[in-house]
Amino acid sequence: MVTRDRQRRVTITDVARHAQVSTTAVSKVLRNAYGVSEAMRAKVQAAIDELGYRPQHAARAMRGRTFTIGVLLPHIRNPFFADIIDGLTEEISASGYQAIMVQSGGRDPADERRASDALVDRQVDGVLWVAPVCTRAQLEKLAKDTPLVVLGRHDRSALYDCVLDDDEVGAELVVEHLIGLGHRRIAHITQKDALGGRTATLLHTIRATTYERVMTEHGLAEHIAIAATSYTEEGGYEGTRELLARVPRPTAVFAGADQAAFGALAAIHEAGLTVPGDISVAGYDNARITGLAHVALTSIDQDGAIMGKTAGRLLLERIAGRTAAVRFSVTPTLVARRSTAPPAAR
Amino acid sequence: MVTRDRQRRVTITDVARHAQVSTTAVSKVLRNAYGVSEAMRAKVQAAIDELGYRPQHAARAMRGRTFTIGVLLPHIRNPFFADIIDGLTEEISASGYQAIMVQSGGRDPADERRASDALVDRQVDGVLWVAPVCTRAQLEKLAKDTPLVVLGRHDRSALYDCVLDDDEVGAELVVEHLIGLGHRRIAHITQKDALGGRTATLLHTIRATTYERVMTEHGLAEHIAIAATSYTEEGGYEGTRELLARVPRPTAVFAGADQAAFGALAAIHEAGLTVPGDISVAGYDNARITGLAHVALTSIDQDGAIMGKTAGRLLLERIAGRTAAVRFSVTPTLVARRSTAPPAAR
DNA sequence: GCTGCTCTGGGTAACGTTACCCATCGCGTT
DNA sequence: AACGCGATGGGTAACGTTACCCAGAGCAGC
Repeated sequence: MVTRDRQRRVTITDVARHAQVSTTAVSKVLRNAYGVSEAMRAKVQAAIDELGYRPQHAARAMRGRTFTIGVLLPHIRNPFFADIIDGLTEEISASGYQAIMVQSGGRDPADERRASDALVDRQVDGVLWVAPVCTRAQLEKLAKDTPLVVLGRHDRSALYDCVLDDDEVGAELVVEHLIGLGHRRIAHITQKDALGGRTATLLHTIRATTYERVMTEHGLAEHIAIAATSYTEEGGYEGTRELLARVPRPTAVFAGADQAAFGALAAIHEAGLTVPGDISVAGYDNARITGLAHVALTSIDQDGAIMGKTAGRLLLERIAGRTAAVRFSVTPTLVARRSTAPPAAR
Repeated sequence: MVTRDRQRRVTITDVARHAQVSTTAVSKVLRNAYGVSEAMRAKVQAAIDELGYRPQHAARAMRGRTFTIGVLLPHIRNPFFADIIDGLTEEISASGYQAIMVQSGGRDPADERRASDALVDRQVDGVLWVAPVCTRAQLEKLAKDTPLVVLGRHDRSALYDCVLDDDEVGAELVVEHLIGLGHRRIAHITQKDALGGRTATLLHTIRATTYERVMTEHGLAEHIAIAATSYTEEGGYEGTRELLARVPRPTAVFAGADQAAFGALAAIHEAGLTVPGDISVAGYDNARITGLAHVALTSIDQDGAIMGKTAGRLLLERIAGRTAAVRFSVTPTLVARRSTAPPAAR
């Protein structure tokens, strides 16, 4: 454990000495606190610039604030999260807050726990948790200590804010679209719940139950076919293989996420079938890549940037003191592309 | 600025009181320091478990270490970075270190600067910087204060380690592949340098100059055509539009990154042309999506997981005291898919 | 029985910042 | 002339942790 001789950082004391004022005065200038004259501000600011002083967040943290927002992402592979982060960054950039991201794993609550602990240990001022799979109780436990905004769950908690797209509308759009094209044997790929039973407020659960509801409403209850794997390429691949093995096989697959839809495309191709000739495929999230001519995947567009931006605003509000819980919902739209078409006449 | 009444965290003092020992003793147990008996260790550990104590990183930071590794990513949209992060996480997970990610923007050195400052201000113990575009001097300035590993540059610095794939080999593979198919008018999409001139050690520069070299070696110097935009979908799109406007237009496009290749595919399709019928397209990175049957993009595979894993190991070594600089290079391979084919006979 | 060693445990002063308090000054009001 | 008040600046004690030092116990060797 060698201590490298980092050159000592410039501290508030150095600035104070250089400007010939007290550290208190410098601190006040830094924090825009009450009780500093214009002359004082200018003098201190000059010293700060001259010495290239930057506050040390660790020391600030010990006094309560870190100007840091922690973002928990299941994993960064999902391009939809990039939109969320872009929106968040845009919203908070002016406020002096910095977002730091940590991967939570996305499946195992134990991994999630470790990731969320890591943020709490680092005293972030607020947490944006994207698509948590843990229990609501655990979220509320966290929310008691730290301002919390949850993205992608339909909880109604008094302790944290929720930002979500209306997954019921989205899933309904997809299933209605496929039924409208003439499909009857429509299958669905969802994510297996990490905890025991289904958690009704998780987005994949809502997409799945909506699928079941709409199918039933159209008298297609007997054709309900669900593969519970995960919202990843691997999950979509495995799930589709499973669905293709059923007899008769489905004529359309509604994957709960684009990533899973990509896996579905791979599995269908591998089975020697074509899209949409033999099977129609639809996803969810409208990742940019879905718009590519070669891919042309029908999907559900939810405005990730707006969701991220809103999450940022809600977080700043909570940090500033708001305690009443807020829910923000965006309404998704269907983007029909070439991956869905009427089923082959038979 | 309301102070929410977070319940006070359990501190080392609480643990000490509960175990009826000194805080020093607790600290020693926490750090596995020398001078604690087995009995003491057991007693303290019991108190820790009983109270659910977790060290506060901010306070530790003030004494020097945060057990945090900062990762600077241009942006999280690029799926190749996900492989890197997976590798890194795997490597450091056992060590008690936590990786936190920050977006650096990827184009503007000023944005990069802000992001890297954010990490330094938070006293991370080490930094993994993926594909920085700033000057080498700036990297060395950072390296003087913090253990640094740079991924995706070919620098030979004495102050930081470099992890890279052999971009010269990779670019050569692509260009030779296209020439081997019979192409002569092969164009290239690269990233515009943020700073004034070309920085020879940046990966996009190496890919571009290798392209020029191989073209020249095959007597195709007159057909060299470069669009300098960026390694993003937008960049690929714009660059390809520009290239398609040239007369005669190229029969093949080598995009310096898969993301840019996706943009190229979109632009080509929009122009009413087909791939590979009218134009062949090749990318770089072998993002998973390129393997999709519908996409089938020829690309260069570099093992991101190994790169991330190695970067993690090098960082831990540096934190432990190594000062000699290391370079680690992986050799990429070509994955030929249907997006490249012989040019149309004419 | 004294010296000198190792082993174990604790006391204490930082680390850099800020919240809370108090002191001073100038000015207007009584 | 005495008083009160707002505006401005500074002193100081924390925040939780660890590095450095010292003290005492136990023990071996003379």
